[in-house]
Amino acid sequence: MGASKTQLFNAEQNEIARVARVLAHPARVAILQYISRQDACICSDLVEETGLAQATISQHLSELKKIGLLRGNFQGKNLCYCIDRDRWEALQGLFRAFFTKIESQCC
Amino acid sequence: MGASKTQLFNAEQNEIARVARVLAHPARVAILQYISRQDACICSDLVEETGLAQATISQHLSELKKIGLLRGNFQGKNLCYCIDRDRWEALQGLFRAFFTKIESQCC
DNA sequence: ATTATCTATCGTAATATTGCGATATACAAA
DNA sequence: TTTGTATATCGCAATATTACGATAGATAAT
Repeated sequence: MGASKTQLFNAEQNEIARVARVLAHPARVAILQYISRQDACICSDLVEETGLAQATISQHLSELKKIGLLRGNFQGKNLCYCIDRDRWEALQGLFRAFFTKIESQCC
Repeated sequence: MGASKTQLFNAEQNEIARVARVLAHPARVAILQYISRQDACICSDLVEETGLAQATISQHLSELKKIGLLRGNFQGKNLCYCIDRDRWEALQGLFRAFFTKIESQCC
């Protein structure tokens, strides 16, 4: 089929999977790390930094935006992205809870 | 192209992405949670539990095995899976470090 | 040995992801 | 207004993922 049968799983399971999917590409991991180091970034920086094409970087940024991880602010003529702290902490909490719950009951 | 350009990224970035990819499906999240609750599981339990076909569950279990998360032991006539605690803690540490590092420098 | 039961693998179809060139859009500077 | 620069989106091709039926392999019970 190719499409995940999300209706078989609960909201938490789908949410974890949805977030993990966004982190499931090294370019997006690298983008988050770069933004964190720079405290903000523009798309053209990432093109140089990663070696991917501008269209590709834009697509990856779009994935990060879709789950609310990035806020884009205008700064001069460039869009300037930074990480949404609240959202980031929420996602972190989601994963931490998942990890902890499993670990505490693991064989 | 369709294939990730992993050579553009460092080992940590690729490893995080590799693990996240395994968590990026609600069935695999559910499987980990179920094993944790039961302290072990057999494939046929998961077929009932999730509503996915046996072949599909077997494939998901295989993904989890591939990153070393599952140990399968024979127990009577059934294979019995449980989570590899060391590996699980290592993965948890990988994510915890990633999350913490980014949060501490976020704008 | 035969049967029943459980899991892995094969083959295949449907869909999703990744990547990039080309192009459209938006803004700033000249 | 025109030009330059930066980002988003479209269209396409290559590859990966998801799902399942069919089947093979492996073990336990009869």
